[in-house]
Amino acid sequence: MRSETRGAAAAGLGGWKRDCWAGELRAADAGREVTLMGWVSRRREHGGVSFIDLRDRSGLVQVVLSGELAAWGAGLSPESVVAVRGRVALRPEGMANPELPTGEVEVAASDLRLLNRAKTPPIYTRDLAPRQHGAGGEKGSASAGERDAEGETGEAMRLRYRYLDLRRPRMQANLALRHRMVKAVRDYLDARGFWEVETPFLTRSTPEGARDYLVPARNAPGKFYALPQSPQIFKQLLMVAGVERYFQVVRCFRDEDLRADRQPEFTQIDIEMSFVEPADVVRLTEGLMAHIWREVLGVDLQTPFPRLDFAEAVASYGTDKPDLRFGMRIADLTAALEGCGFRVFGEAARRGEVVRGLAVPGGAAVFSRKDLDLLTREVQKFGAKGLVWAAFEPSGVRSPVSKFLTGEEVDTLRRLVGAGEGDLGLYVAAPPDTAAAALGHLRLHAAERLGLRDTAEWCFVWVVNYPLFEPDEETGGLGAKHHPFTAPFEEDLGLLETAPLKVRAKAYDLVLNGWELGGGSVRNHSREVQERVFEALGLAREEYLEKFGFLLEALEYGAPPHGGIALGVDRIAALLAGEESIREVIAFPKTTRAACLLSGAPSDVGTDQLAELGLRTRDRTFEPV
RNA sequence: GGAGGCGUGGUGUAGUCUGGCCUAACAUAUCUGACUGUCGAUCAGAAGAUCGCGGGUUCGAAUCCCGUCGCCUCCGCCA
Repeated sequence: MRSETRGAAAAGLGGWKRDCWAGELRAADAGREVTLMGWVSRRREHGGVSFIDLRDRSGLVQVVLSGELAAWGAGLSPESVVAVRGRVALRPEGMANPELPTGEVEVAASDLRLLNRAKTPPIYTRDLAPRQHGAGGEKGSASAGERDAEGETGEAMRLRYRYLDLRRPRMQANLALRHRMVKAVRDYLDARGFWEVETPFLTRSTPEGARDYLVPARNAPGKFYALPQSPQIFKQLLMVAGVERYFQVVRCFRDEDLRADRQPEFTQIDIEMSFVEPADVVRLTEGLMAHIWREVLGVDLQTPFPRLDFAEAVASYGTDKPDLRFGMRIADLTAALEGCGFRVFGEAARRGEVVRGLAVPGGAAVFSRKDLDLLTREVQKFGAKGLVWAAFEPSGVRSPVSKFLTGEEVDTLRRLVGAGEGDLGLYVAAPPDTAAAALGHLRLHAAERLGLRDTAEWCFVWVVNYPLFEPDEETGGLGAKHHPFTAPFEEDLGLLETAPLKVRAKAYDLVLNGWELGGGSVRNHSREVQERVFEALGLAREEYLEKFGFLLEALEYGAPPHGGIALGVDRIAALLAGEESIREVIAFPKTTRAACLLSGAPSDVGTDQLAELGLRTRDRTFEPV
């Protein structure tokens, strides 16, 4: 029996039914008659016989076309969609391919149906090894046996043809991993009595926080919905509603500038529980992480995770999301060097600055003068004026500032950062925040350079004891460090009006290998305390009543003590997958300018559409592409 | 809002610093032909690029200058 579709560019299934996955065939399947459907991954013609690697989601298997089918199959373009009927057979003696899970077998085709001929793909649909720079021939250096690996297609091109990019095994693996991860989350929380409840996407804009994405309201011209930056208020209302244990895998929207770990729309695991203290949420989250790592990677995590005070994190690591896979702690040398001959250091305290430094193990030999100049430019990005380095070598110290310092002071430089022979000391004198940021960054930079950041270690840490408020440089007043619904420590309540910056928050951030995975807090369940927090933030009474009146009102109708956490799905997935950008674990991500290269969003809309919404554009800065 | 990197056949790169040996090189993909055991097939051949776009300097620009667009990284921002 032969299909009638030979020669046509596309056909329907014609009653054929797929009955197994290409990538799952093994020697034990030999003799089976199978019907496979998938894509032509690769084709090898040998005149009388042709091979095609038939790929579906599960992997690929070699299909042998001989006789009449061989000639016809030779014309199948890569990425064309085909259905194959045939018999699974053990490969002839010596022909097995040990590199392939299906390498012991092949499918001898008896019939083939072209379901859709594919144009030549504009990008590669297979994984490529990074290419050695420079084509081999030019310098004549590549040996004959070496092949040049191709470079990976540029990301812009991959995003433009994302549906082809996602066919690559690496991307399919990422999608599968993310699915398994989210599944593990739902299983874990379901087993502990959590209900997944949906909350509105069309909601109201609230002040503070990030810029909102706005949606014009047709029925109320001139008014707007906002897309949620998080379901924060609604999940608190669910606690008032007696849901007690809520979670949601939910999209959030923030109109801010993007980074490798930030997209304008991102997904959170949003959790809220009633009748809990921080320790309860922390314990639940640790269990959740352990469950994810076990289910997805088969790795057993050590719980509980270590805790680190916010102040200690910033002082020792220069950030509130420290990468603890390596040491290189930051030390303070301000007092020890006060009055020393190098004035930048000696007079730092008088200027209200601090002198801090760290030791890079083995760095004396690794970092050249050029590297050190580069590091100097790095710290300058954070506002530090310069960088002082000292290479502690067997023959003595080598440093541009050693001539200003006594031997004892040089020894202080070495001793306080904990540098040994062969280590490199790096020092910055600057205001405390600047010094922390600069050295924190330097620490990561140096670790990257030494290869300390790509180890497959999972260093979770809770950062706790945050202040409730931080100075807001724009307004000169206070801003919420976490968010304005976070509860203060009870024993600090009296400080709300007198010394607000000293008030500690019942908040906690979860950090993994330098990535902030998420954060949460116990919330204010008393209207009185919540209003005092708003007041401390400098919000006018009319304003917070207008924006948050409905929440305050809800707190008066029997709101239980409650708290929760929000965890970044994209970041967790990226870390699990070993990817450096969350774009690699998002099916259709946006560029750093928040554009979708595949669909062309954002785009123009018609004037009639605008008129219906009561909108008029002021001027046309952007022309349609 | 700011800083830096990148943009060259379909794709990935070299060439740009130091303008003319560039009539733009290499790899891969594509097309044609050969081949019954390949699996990154191989062999032979072919086609394919006004060097992101717009100006300018110059006898001459991929290369220098100005502007602009796009992608990436970072600072600010992201409660």
